[in-house]
Amino acid sequence: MHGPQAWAEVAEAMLREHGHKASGPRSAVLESIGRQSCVVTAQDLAVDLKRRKKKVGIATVYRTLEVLEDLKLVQRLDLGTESARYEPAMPDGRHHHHHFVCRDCGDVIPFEDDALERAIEALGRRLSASVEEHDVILKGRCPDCEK
Amino acid sequence: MHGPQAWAEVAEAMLREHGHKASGPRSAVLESIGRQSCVVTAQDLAVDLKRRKKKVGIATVYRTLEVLEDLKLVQRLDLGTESARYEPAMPDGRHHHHHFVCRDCGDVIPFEDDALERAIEALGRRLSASVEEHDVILKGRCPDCEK
DNA sequence: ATACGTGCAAAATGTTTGCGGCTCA
DNA sequence: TGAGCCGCAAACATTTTGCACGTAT
Repeated sequence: MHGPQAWAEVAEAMLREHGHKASGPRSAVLESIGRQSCVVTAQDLAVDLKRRKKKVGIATVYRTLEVLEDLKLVQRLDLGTESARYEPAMPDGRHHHHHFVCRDCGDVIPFEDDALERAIEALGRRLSASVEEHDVILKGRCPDCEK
Repeated sequence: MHGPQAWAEVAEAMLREHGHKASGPRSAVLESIGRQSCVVTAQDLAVDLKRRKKKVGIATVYRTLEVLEDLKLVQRLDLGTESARYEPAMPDGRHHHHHFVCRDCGDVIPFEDDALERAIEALGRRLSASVEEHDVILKGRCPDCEK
Protein backbone atom coordinates (compact mmCIF):
# COMPACT_ATOMS: atom_id res chain seq x y z
CA MET A 1 0.00 0.00 0.00
CA HIS A 2 1.36 3.45 -0.82
CA GLY A 3 -0.42 5.20 1.99
CA PRO A 4 -4.12 5.53 2.63
CA GLN A 5 -4.43 8.43 0.23
CA ALA A 6 -3.29 6.26 -2.66
CA TRP A 7 -5.83 3.57 -2.00
CA ALA A 8 -8.78 5.95 -1.87
CA GLU A 9 -7.66 7.47 -5.15
CA VAL A 10 -7.28 4.13 -6.86
CA ALA A 11 -10.66 3.08 -5.55
CA GLU A 12 -12.37 6.26 -6.65
CA ALA A 13 -10.88 5.94 -10.12
CA MET A 14 -11.84 2.32 -10.46
CA LEU A 15 -15.39 2.97 -9.33
CA ARG A 16 -15.78 5.67 -11.97
CA GLU A 17 -14.28 3.33 -14.54
CA HIS A 18 -16.95 0.81 -13.75
CA GLY A 19 -19.79 3.27 -14.24
CA HIS A 20 -20.41 4.18 -10.63
CA LYS A 21 -21.26 7.75 -9.76
CA ALA A 22 -19.34 9.95 -7.39
CA SER A 23 -21.05 11.13 -4.25
CA GLY A 24 -20.23 12.77 -0.97
CA PRO A 25 -21.23 9.89 1.26
CA ARG A 26 -19.40 7.37 -0.85
CA SER A 27 -16.12 9.23 -0.88
CA ALA A 28 -16.42 9.78 2.84
CA VAL A 29 -16.63 5.99 3.22
CA LEU A 30 -13.64 5.54 0.93
CA GLU A 31 -11.64 7.97 3.04
CA SER A 32 -12.56 6.13 6.20
CA ILE A 33 -11.54 2.79 4.78
CA GLY A 34 -8.29 4.18 3.43
CA ARG A 35 -7.23 5.61 6.75
CA GLN A 36 -7.83 2.35 8.61
CA SER A 37 -4.78 0.16 8.53
CA CYS A 38 -6.43 -3.23 8.63
CA VAL A 39 -9.58 -5.23 9.30
CA VAL A 40 -12.32 -2.87 10.37
CA THR A 41 -16.01 -3.59 10.85
CA ALA A 42 -18.84 -1.66 9.28
CA GLN A 43 -19.51 -0.23 12.73
CA ASP A 44 -15.91 0.95 13.04
CA LEU A 45 -16.35 2.83 9.80
CA ALA A 46 -19.61 4.33 11.00
CA VAL A 47 -17.89 5.56 14.15
CA ASP A 48 -15.04 7.09 12.17
CA LEU A 49 -17.51 8.79 9.87
CA LYS A 50 -19.44 10.24 12.75
CA ARG A 51 -16.26 11.50 14.37
CA ARG A 52 -15.44 13.29 11.14
CA LYS A 53 -18.93 14.81 11.10
CA LYS A 54 -19.92 12.91 7.97
CA LYS A 55 -23.53 11.89 8.01
CA VAL A 56 -23.65 8.55 6.26
CA GLY A 57 -26.28 5.89 6.86
CA ILE A 58 -25.10 2.45 7.82
CA ALA A 59 -26.82 1.04 4.75
CA THR A 60 -24.58 3.14 2.57
CA VAL A 61 -21.54 1.80 4.36
CA TYR A 62 -22.62 -1.76 3.63
CA ARG A 63 -23.59 -0.99 0.06
CA THR A 64 -20.26 0.68 -0.58
CA LEU A 65 -18.38 -2.23 0.93
CA GLU A 66 -20.30 -4.60 -1.30
CA VAL A 67 -19.36 -2.73 -4.45
CA LEU A 68 -15.74 -2.51 -3.35
CA GLU A 69 -15.63 -6.19 -2.59
CA ASP A 70 -16.90 -7.03 -6.06
CA LEU A 71 -14.08 -4.96 -7.52
CA LYS A 72 -11.63 -6.65 -5.16
CA LEU A 73 -10.80 -3.28 -3.63
CA VAL A 74 -11.63 -4.60 -0.21
CA GLN A 75 -11.29 -8.05 1.22
CA ARG A 76 -13.87 -9.34 3.63
CA LEU A 77 -12.77 -11.52 6.52
CA ASP A 78 -14.73 -13.55 9.02
CA LEU A 79 -12.74 -13.96 12.19
CA GLY A 80 -14.69 -15.82 14.81
CA THR A 81 -18.08 -14.87 16.11
CA GLU A 82 -18.08 -11.11 15.65
CA SER A 83 -19.25 -9.16 12.69
CA ALA A 84 -17.50 -9.30 9.34
CA ARG A 85 -14.35 -7.29 8.90
CA TYR A 86 -13.05 -5.54 5.85
CA GLU A 87 -9.72 -4.21 4.75
CA PRO A 88 -8.51 -2.21 1.79
CA ALA A 89 -6.80 -4.23 -0.90
CA MET A 90 -5.26 -3.72 -4.28
CA PRO A 91 -7.14 -5.61 -6.98
CA ASP A 92 -3.95 -7.17 -8.27
CA GLY A 93 -3.33 -8.76 -4.89
CA ARG A 94 -0.18 -6.81 -4.08
CA HIS A 95 0.84 -6.53 -0.44
CA HIS A 96 -1.03 -9.68 0.37
CA HIS A 97 -1.03 -10.60 4.03
CA HIS A 98 -2.79 -12.69 6.65
CA HIS A 99 -3.89 -12.30 10.24
CA PHE A 100 -3.15 -13.41 13.73
CA VAL A 101 -6.02 -13.08 16.19
CA CYS A 102 -5.41 -12.91 19.92
CA ARG A 103 -7.96 -14.99 21.73
CA ASP A 104 -7.65 -12.87 24.87
CA CYS A 105 -7.72 -9.26 23.78
CA GLY A 106 -9.16 -9.85 20.32
CA ASP A 107 -6.41 -7.87 18.68
CA VAL A 108 -5.72 -8.62 15.04
CA ILE A 109 -2.10 -8.53 13.92
CA PRO A 110 -1.26 -8.73 10.22
CA PHE A 111 1.74 -10.64 8.96
CA GLU A 112 3.34 -11.77 5.72
CA ASP A 113 5.18 -14.99 5.02
CA ASP A 114 6.68 -16.02 1.72
CA ALA A 115 7.14 -19.66 2.64
CA LEU A 116 3.47 -19.88 3.50
CA GLU A 117 2.46 -18.30 0.21
CA ARG A 118 4.64 -20.76 -1.68
CA ALA A 119 3.16 -23.71 0.18
CA ILE A 120 -0.34 -22.55 -0.68
CA GLU A 121 0.61 -21.98 -4.29
CA ALA A 122 2.03 -25.49 -4.56
CA LEU A 123 -1.05 -26.86 -2.87
CA GLY A 124 -3.28 -25.08 -5.35
CA ARG A 125 -1.52 -26.82 -8.20
CA ARG A 126 -1.92 -30.17 -6.49
CA LEU A 127 -5.66 -29.82 -5.98
CA SER A 128 -7.97 -30.46 -8.86
CA ALA A 129 -9.78 -27.20 -8.23
CA SER A 130 -8.73 -23.72 -9.28
CA VAL A 131 -7.81 -21.72 -6.22
CA GLU A 132 -8.43 -18.02 -6.69
CA GLU A 133 -8.11 -16.75 -3.17
CA HIS A 134 -6.98 -17.89 0.23
CA ASP A 135 -7.10 -16.82 3.84
CA VAL A 136 -4.94 -17.97 6.70
CA ILE A 137 -6.00 -17.18 10.23
CA LEU A 138 -3.78 -17.91 13.20
CA LYS A 139 -5.18 -17.86 16.69
CA GLY A 140 -3.39 -17.72 19.99
CA ARG A 141 -2.11 -15.19 22.48
CA CYS A 142 -0.37 -12.02 21.48
CA PRO A 143 2.87 -10.91 23.21
CA ASP A 144 0.95 -8.50 25.45
CA CYS A 145 -1.51 -11.11 26.67
CA GLU A 146 1.07 -13.81 27.27
CA LYS A 147 2.06 -13.82 30.86
CA MET B 1 -11.51 -40.15 12.75
CA HIS B 2 -12.38 -43.78 13.42
CA GLY B 3 -15.94 -43.46 12.21
CA PRO B 4 -18.75 -41.31 13.51
CA GLN B 5 -19.58 -43.76 16.27
CA ALA B 6 -16.15 -43.34 17.76
CA TRP B 7 -16.36 -39.58 17.92
CA ALA B 8 -19.71 -39.54 19.71
CA GLU B 9 -18.35 -41.99 22.26
CA VAL B 10 -15.21 -39.98 22.87
CA ALA B 11 -17.28 -36.85 23.20
CA GLU B 12 -19.75 -38.40 25.60
CA ALA B 13 -16.93 -39.72 27.75
CA MET B 14 -15.11 -36.44 27.82
CA LEU B 15 -18.24 -34.52 28.72
CA ARG B 16 -18.84 -36.80 31.66
CA GLU B 17 -15.22 -36.43 32.68
CA HIS B 18 -15.69 -32.69 32.83
CA GLY B 19 -18.70 -32.90 35.09
CA HIS B 20 -21.43 -32.54 32.51
CA LYS B 21 -24.57 -34.56 32.90
CA ALA B 22 -25.92 -37.02 30.38
CA SER B 23 -29.24 -36.25 28.77
CA GLY B 24 -31.39 -37.42 25.89
CA PRO B 25 -31.31 -34.19 23.91
CA ARG B 26 -27.60 -33.80 24.31
CA SER B 27 -26.72 -37.26 23.11
CA ALA B 28 -29.07 -36.81 20.18
CA VAL B 29 -27.07 -33.74 19.22
CA LEU B 30 -23.81 -35.66 19.62
CA GLU B 31 -25.13 -38.37 17.32
CA SER B 32 -26.11 -35.82 14.72
CA ILE B 33 -22.72 -34.18 14.78
CA GLY B 34 -20.94 -37.51 14.59
CA ARG B 35 -22.81 -38.66 11.53
CA GLN B 36 -22.07 -35.46 9.62
CA SER B 37 -18.79 -35.70 7.76
CA CYS B 38 -17.76 -32.08 7.86
CA VAL B 39 -18.78 -28.46 8.42
CA VAL B 40 -22.45 -28.36 9.30
CA THR B 41 -24.50 -25.43 10.55
CA ALA B 42 -26.68 -25.42 13.64
CA GLN B 43 -29.67 -25.47 11.30
CA ASP B 44 -28.32 -28.56 9.53
CA LEU B 45 -28.17 -30.29 12.86
CA ALA B 46 -31.70 -29.19 13.72
CA VAL B 47 -32.94 -30.65 10.44
CA ASP B 48 -31.15 -33.92 11.04
CA LEU B 49 -32.59 -34.10 14.55
CA LYS B 50 -36.09 -33.48 13.28
CA ARG B 51 -35.72 -36.15 10.62
CA ARG B 52 -34.73 -38.59 13.32
CA LYS B 53 -37.77 -37.58 15.36
CA LYS B 54 -35.67 -36.10 18.12
CA LYS B 55 -37.29 -33.08 19.67
CA VAL B 56 -34.44 -30.76 20.56
CA GLY B 57 -34.71 -27.00 20.82
CA ILE B 58 -32.33 -24.94 18.76
CA ALA B 59 -31.00 -23.35 21.96
CA THR B 60 -29.84 -26.74 23.12
CA VAL B 61 -28.05 -27.28 19.84
CA TYR B 62 -26.16 -24.03 20.29
CA ARG B 63 -25.47 -24.66 23.95
CA THR B 64 -24.13 -28.13 23.19
CA LEU B 65 -21.93 -26.80 20.43
CA GLU B 66 -20.55 -24.21 22.81
CA VAL B 67 -19.57 -26.80 25.39
CA LEU B 68 -18.03 -29.01 22.73
CA GLU B 69 -16.07 -26.13 21.33
CA ASP B 70 -14.62 -25.35 24.74
CA LEU B 71 -13.45 -28.93 25.00
CA LYS B 72 -12.05 -28.75 21.46
CA LEU B 73 -14.38 -31.53 20.41
CA VAL B 74 -15.76 -29.40 17.64
CA GLN B 75 -14.12 -26.74 15.61
CA ARG B 76 -16.09 -23.71 14.56
CA LEU B 77 -15.48 -22.21 11.14
CA ASP B 78 -16.66 -19.00 9.57
CA LEU B 79 -16.71 -19.34 5.82
CA GLY B 80 -18.07 -16.22 4.17
CA THR B 81 -21.40 -14.63 4.89
CA GLU B 82 -23.49 -17.56 5.98
CA SER B 83 -23.98 -18.86 9.46
CA ALA B 84 -21.17 -20.44 11.44
CA ARG B 85 -20.24 -24.00 10.69
CA TYR B 86 -19.02 -26.71 12.98
CA GLU B 87 -17.23 -29.99 12.58
CA PRO B 88 -16.30 -32.80 14.89
CA ALA B 89 -12.67 -32.83 15.96
CA MET B 90 -10.38 -34.78 18.19
CA PRO B 91 -9.07 -32.67 21.06
CA ASP B 92 -5.49 -33.68 20.35
CA GLY B 93 -5.76 -32.24 16.85
CA ARG B 94 -5.41 -35.52 15.03
CA HIS B 95 -6.72 -35.72 11.47
CA HIS B 96 -6.33 -32.02 11.11
CA HIS B 97 -7.54 -30.63 7.83
CA HIS B 98 -8.60 -27.46 6.04
CA HIS B 99 -11.25 -26.44 3.56
CA PHE B 100 -11.77 -25.42 0.00
CA VAL B 101 -14.96 -23.45 -0.65
CA CYS B 102 -16.45 -23.30 -4.14
CA ARG B 103 -17.66 -19.79 -4.84
CA ASP B 104 -20.25 -21.03 -7.29
CA CYS B 105 -22.01 -23.95 -5.63
CA GLY B 106 -20.86 -23.22 -2.10
CA ASP B 107 -19.61 -26.74 -1.64
CA VAL B 108 -16.97 -27.27 1.01
CA ILE B 109 -14.21 -29.77 0.25
CA PRO B 110 -11.79 -30.80 2.99
CA PHE B 111 -8.12 -31.41 2.26
CA GLU B 112 -4.88 -32.12 4.08
CA ASP B 113 -1.41 -30.92 3.20
CA ASP B 114 1.74 -31.65 5.13
CA ALA B 115 3.85 -29.00 3.47
CA LEU B 116 1.29 -26.39 4.45
CA GLU B 117 1.26 -27.59 8.03
CA ARG B 118 5.04 -27.40 8.18
CA ALA B 119 5.04 -23.89 6.75
CA ILE B 120 2.56 -22.75 9.37
CA GLU B 121 4.52 -24.43 12.12
CA ALA B 122 7.71 -22.68 11.04
CA LEU B 123 5.83 -19.41 10.81
CA GLY B 124 4.52 -19.85 14.34
CA ARG B 125 8.07 -20.15 15.61
CA ARG B 126 9.07 -17.02 13.72
CA LEU B 127 6.26 -14.90 15.14
CA SER B 128 6.59 -13.54 18.63
CA ALA B 129 3.13 -14.78 19.54
CA SER B 130 2.15 -18.29 20.55
CA VAL B 131 0.03 -19.82 17.84
CA GLU B 132 -2.42 -22.35 19.21
CA GLU B 133 -4.69 -22.86 16.29
CA HIS B 134 -4.90 -22.06 12.60
CA ASP B 135 -7.37 -22.14 9.77
CA VAL B 136 -6.70 -22.09 6.08
CA ILE B 137 -9.54 -21.40 3.69
CA LEU B 138 -9.13 -21.66 -0.05
CA LYS B 139 -11.71 -20.21 -2.37
CA GLY B 140 -12.25 -20.86 -6.04
CA ARG B 141 -14.22 -23.11 -8.33
CA CYS B 142 -14.62 -26.79 -7.69
CA PRO B 143 -14.10 -29.33 -10.51
CA ASP B 144 -17.85 -29.59 -11.11
CA CYS B 145 -18.36 -25.86 -11.45
CA GLU B 146 -15.38 -25.31 -13.67
CA LYS B 147 -16.45 -25.29 -17.28
C1' DA C 1 -31.32 -32.14 47.16
C1' DT C 2 -29.29 -29.52 43.99
C1' DA C 3 -26.72 -28.23 40.30
C1' DC C 4 -27.14 -28.71 35.68
C1' DG C 5 -29.99 -29.17 31.39
C1' DT C 6 -34.09 -27.96 28.59
C1' DG C 7 -37.69 -25.70 25.76
C1' DC C 8 -39.84 -21.66 24.74
C1' DA C 9 -40.12 -17.17 23.54
C1' DA C 10 -38.13 -12.68 23.78
C1' DA C 11 -34.09 -10.05 23.00
C1' DA C 12 -29.89 -8.88 20.90
C1' DT C 13 -27.00 -8.55 16.97
C1' DG C 14 -25.53 -7.79 12.36
C1' DT C 15 -26.93 -7.17 7.71
C1' DT C 16 -30.20 -6.51 3.89
C1' DT C 17 -34.02 -4.45 1.57
C1' DG C 18 -38.08 -1.47 0.14
C1' DC C 19 -39.16 3.00 -0.76
C1' DG C 20 -39.74 7.84 -1.68
C1' DG C 21 -36.84 11.46 -2.63
C1' DC C 22 -32.37 13.44 -4.24
C1' DT C 23 -28.25 14.00 -7.30
C1' DC C 24 -24.69 13.38 -10.48
C1' DA C 25 -23.65 12.82 -15.39
C1' DT D 1 -33.81 13.46 -17.91
C1' DG D 2 -32.83 9.34 -15.87
C1' DA D 3 -29.93 5.87 -13.77
C1' DG D 4 -27.86 5.46 -9.79
C1' DC D 5 -27.46 6.77 -4.85
C1' DC D 6 -29.19 8.19 -0.30
C1' DG D 7 -31.20 7.83 4.45
C1' DC D 8 -34.57 5.81 7.08
C1' DA D 9 -36.92 2.27 8.99
C1' DA D 10 -38.71 -2.17 8.59
C1' DA D 11 -37.50 -6.79 7.62
C1' DC D 12 -34.43 -10.71 8.18
C1' DA D 13 -31.43 -14.24 9.88
C1' DT D 14 -28.68 -16.02 13.30
C1' DT D 15 -27.44 -16.53 17.88
C1' DT D 16 -28.00 -15.52 22.85
C1' DT D 17 -30.51 -15.15 27.08
C1' DG D 18 -34.15 -15.18 30.94
C1' DC D 19 -37.08 -18.01 33.11
C1' DA D 20 -39.81 -21.74 34.97
C1' DC D 21 -39.66 -26.44 34.94
C1' DG D 22 -37.45 -31.06 34.53
C1' DT D 23 -33.90 -34.59 35.55
C1' DA D 24 -29.47 -36.94 36.40
C1' DT D 25 -26.35 -37.74 40.06
